[in-house]
Amino acid sequence: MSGHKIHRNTLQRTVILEELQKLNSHPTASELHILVQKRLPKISLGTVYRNLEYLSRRGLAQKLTISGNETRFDATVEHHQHVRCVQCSRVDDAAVPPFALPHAGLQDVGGYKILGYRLEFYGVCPECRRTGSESGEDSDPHDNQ
Amino acid sequence: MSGHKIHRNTLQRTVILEELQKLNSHPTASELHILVQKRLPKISLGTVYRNLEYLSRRGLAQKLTISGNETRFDATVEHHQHVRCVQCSRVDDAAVPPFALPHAGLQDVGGYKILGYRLEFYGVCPECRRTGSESGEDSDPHDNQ
DNA sequence: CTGTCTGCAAATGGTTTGCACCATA
DNA sequence: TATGGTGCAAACCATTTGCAGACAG
Repeated sequence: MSGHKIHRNTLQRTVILEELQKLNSHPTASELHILVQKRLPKISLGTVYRNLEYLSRRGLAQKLTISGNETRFDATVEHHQHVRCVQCSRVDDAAVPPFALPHAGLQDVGGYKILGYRLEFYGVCPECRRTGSESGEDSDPHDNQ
Repeated sequence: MSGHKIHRNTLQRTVILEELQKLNSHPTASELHILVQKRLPKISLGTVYRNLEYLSRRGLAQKLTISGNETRFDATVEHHQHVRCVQCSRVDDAAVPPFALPHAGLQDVGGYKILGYRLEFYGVCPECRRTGSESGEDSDPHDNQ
């Protein structure tokens, strides 16, 4: 409990943040890696992961961990919502008017100290609606995601 | 697009669902595997995965895919909310009074056809509040989860 | 019998980590 | 120059999959 670590501004770190800020597409680490490689051809995927981790700890980025397989990242730190396409997995910001959460009951849900919440919508994106390809692999049309 | 598959009721499938229904702890596949093994010692983890997948497709179980690493499963199919402990990752049901989502704007968020939403709370569970162990690895107390 | 399901083990795929070298402060 | 950061590759770990034998219908 003595000294604070010194944090260095490396080129990689800067470029990663810059590229993330340019995007509003909530890239996965590896998508971002590909983008960043255009400016820093030798950068490794590991470095991208380490820096995204670093940036979220610093509050400069946000890990989405939206339902799905890969974690997605977002440079917009303010609290906002997302929509995920159940077919192609893309994630967009949800321009949903902020609505009042019942902060009354919120302070103590089942004994938990509530720190926040995340609201995720899921549905079918414009793209996939057009090329409406149904999965239809089974008799039951449930999705249950 | 001709015939429906025949679905068989195997002992494994039955036991997996039964055990899942007994629980309200949102087990991961491997947690459930361990439980089921007490009744079916030879069952494999792969079978548990395959059946959980099957059961969610049939609407008998629900994949939570709550933020975190592992997918968690729930036999309660009705729409309800969850709280996740940011420290120990356990997941509980959130006994939050249902509140009205702005269904007005909901039908078309950014061109998406909205199928539903998921609301997740995060916080610190009673257990972890007591044994309040702070992470404190950095100067910045952000969590950003 | 037929075709689905299981157990097993190997393969995936996203993410993390150990290590030696590099570069920021 | 000290030490945090990087590149590389191997390690991890949850989940998926191929295959041969088992079993429900």
